[in-house]
Amino acid sequence: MGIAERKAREKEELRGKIISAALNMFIEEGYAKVSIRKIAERVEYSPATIYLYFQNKDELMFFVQQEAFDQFFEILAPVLSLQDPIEQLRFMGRTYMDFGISNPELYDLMFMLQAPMNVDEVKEQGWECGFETFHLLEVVIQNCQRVGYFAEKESHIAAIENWSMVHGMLSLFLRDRFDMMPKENRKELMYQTLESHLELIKSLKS
Amino acid sequence: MGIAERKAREKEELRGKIISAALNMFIEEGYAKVSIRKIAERVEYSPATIYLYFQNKDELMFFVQQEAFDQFFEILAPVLSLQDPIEQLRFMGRTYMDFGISNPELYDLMFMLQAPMNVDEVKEQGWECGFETFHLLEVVIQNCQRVGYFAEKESHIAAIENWSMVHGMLSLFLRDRFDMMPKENRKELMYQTLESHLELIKSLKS
Amino acid sequence: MGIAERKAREKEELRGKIISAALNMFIEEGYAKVSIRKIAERVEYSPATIYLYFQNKDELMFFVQQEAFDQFFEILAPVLSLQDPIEQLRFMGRTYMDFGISNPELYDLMFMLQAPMNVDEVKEQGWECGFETFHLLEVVIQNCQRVGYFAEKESHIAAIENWSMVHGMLSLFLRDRFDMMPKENRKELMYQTLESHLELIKSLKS
Amino acid sequence: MGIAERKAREKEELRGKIISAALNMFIEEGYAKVSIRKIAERVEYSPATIYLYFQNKDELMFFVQQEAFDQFFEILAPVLSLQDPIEQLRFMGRTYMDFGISNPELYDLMFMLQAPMNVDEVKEQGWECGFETFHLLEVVIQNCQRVGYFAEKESHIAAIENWSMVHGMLSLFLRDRFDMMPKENRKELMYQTLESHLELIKSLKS
DNA sequence: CATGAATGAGAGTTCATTCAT
DNA sequence: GATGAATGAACTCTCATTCAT
Repeated sequence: MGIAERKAREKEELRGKIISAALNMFIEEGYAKVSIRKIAERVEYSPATIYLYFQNKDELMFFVQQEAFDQFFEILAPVLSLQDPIEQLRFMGRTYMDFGISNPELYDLMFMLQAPMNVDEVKEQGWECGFETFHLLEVVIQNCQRVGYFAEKESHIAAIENWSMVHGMLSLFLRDRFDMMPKENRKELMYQTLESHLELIKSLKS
Repeated sequence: MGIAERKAREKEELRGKIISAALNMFIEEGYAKVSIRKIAERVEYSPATIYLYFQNKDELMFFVQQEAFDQFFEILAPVLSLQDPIEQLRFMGRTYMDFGISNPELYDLMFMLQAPMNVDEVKEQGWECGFETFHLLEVVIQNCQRVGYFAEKESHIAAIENWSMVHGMLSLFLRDRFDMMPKENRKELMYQTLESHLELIKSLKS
Repeated sequence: MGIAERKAREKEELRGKIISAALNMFIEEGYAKVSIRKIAERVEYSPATIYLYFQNKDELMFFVQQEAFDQFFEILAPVLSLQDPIEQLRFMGRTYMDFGISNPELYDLMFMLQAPMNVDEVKEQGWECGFETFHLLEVVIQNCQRVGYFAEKESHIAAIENWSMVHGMLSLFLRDRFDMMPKENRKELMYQTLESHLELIKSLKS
Repeated sequence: MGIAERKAREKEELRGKIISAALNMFIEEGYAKVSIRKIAERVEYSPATIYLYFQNKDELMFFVQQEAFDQFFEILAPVLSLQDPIEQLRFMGRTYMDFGISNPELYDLMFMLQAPMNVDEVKEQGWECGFETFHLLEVVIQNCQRVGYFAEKESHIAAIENWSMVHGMLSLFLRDRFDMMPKENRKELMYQTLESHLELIKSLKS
């Protein structure tokens, strides 16, 4: 027993190491620089070993994303401890934006990269990455509704609306689609826009 | 004379063919699968020939994008012939969304792909792709303001807000980040969200 | 007549331009960067035009070398105006060395690059590049002999000996084969060696 | 154990095969004609395999050169078993010359080719190729000095002088810069010049 | 005389993946 | 369980040269 357990634990450990190595490489160098070979080098195992833990690159990618989403959720989770629902909404938006701006490559991986659909896990269970986060947003919105905002709008519609707006800004920014604005203003403008959107919401208390 | 003209025309034709071949390959197979070799094969010329028309892959990319933006602008331009500013806004949103949904790879190329910044054209004139479209949106918003919408919000802030929201939805959708919702509802939901957003705007006439 | 002459003159002019463009490109950027295409660009003609003036790259190269040798000879020619034969010898050595050190890429072209043997001119008349210079050295040596140096050694043997030594140093230097010596001393050492060799010669007056 | 050893041996063998294949290709066809692809073909492996043994072409080049230098040193090493220092000097000169004449492409690779400076080994340890040989020459010269030759000339100056002269002749010869002399006499002349140089040295016993 | 257009051949390099051991 | 060794298939790009016009 003990032996089998230890082995299982060790196996799980290496698996975790691979995932986190890949994650860090994304953060540091971006997608283009991450190859199976280089991940293997980083964890000091052979490329072939990676394939003992993951069927192929896509599957590894899938778990790397999951890990990233888990970490991301940790960052957002404190939101519920805030009292004012509008403050919760603001926290969500700002934190999300901060995260994307500070970790562009990671944000890319999580929200902009082609999803790995050819992975067994995805085929079987669907691609639930980020679901938790989305759900959290929905809860916040429902909290807002409880104190009179968003009128009778369905909460998932409002969630899509808000998430899309923030993600839209971030992804346009990260892909240099805001080049028509002076470089030094862009981030500032994004925060202004976010704030302006919150004002809009606040102005419509029922 | 006639000869020179014909030659120039032929040259321009091939150039156009290359761009359109690349464009189609993007549409059909996505950026990752498009290589100079394959484009050359498609137009039945040697790879080296491509380099007679474009300095390198990035420059080709740049013109392919421009072509795509031009086509896109054609589709949106009629907006100004609509009477009601709110209808103009709705037209913009819907048409934009339709385009992205119907031409996912092309939308990808235009708004989601890493922009090719190492191109002479870009270095000299900046990366103005999509600027026209953005400007058009701003005009529409100013029209709305003239009849009492958007209050005193600055038009470029409102433009960013609206563009970001629609682009955000599209890019999350195209990258399968809406998997938490039933597949058959997603598009429908996006249009609902768009409509809901318009309602919000409409409800705030001053 | 006049017309034919003008045309011939113009033709010769372009020919010269090509050669001198190529020569300058060698000086500025070295062999590796010189291609027919780039020479053509420099003279603002098409690559095909080059082939109207030269059978192929080798032939062009051949004439570029000749041009370089001619210029080089101009630099060395004043030697004969010096009185003291030993001073003549010293002038030859120093000037040669200076030239190689100041124009490494050009020296390379003249004395180190594979000779273009597949050229009609060479096949017919032999490869006489540098012959003049060699002959000049022989004359200087004969002058030295007239005042008692080099004993009864045959002049062409002495010429080979001296030329080889100086060229040997230069080419080893230019190809980084003196890396066993501190970088800052190398040139100094070469001049010392040259001087030491002259001393040897001087010490053997008969 | 045996297995690991055998594998290591096999790996080393292939490494050696690659180097020696490259070496032979240099000898037979010269540097310009040698490509990774062709080396791979020769050893009947895929091009990618070469990169398992060498980081890039320069590194392969570096080891090929080392191999050549090692072989060369073996040929020269017996020099010290000769009694007469002057005979040692003659042996060095002749053997060096013989080597260059019999293995022109190899000599080229060792002493005339642009050194690959962008190699880790070189960056760390410097480019010591041929250092041993140079040192051997210095020893021989010091031996000569012990019996009265070269006067008080510094040994490394004398070494440069002698090496340069012989290398100079060889490289001018190999690059066809001795075309002003009848082809059939050239080698003979070089040996004569070498001999003449030795006579000069011998004539100056102190 | 000059060229625009085109190309075949080839370069170095990287990658995800496999499989016998 | 782990790996060393290997590879096929790509990739972008450059070159000397040719030929119809």
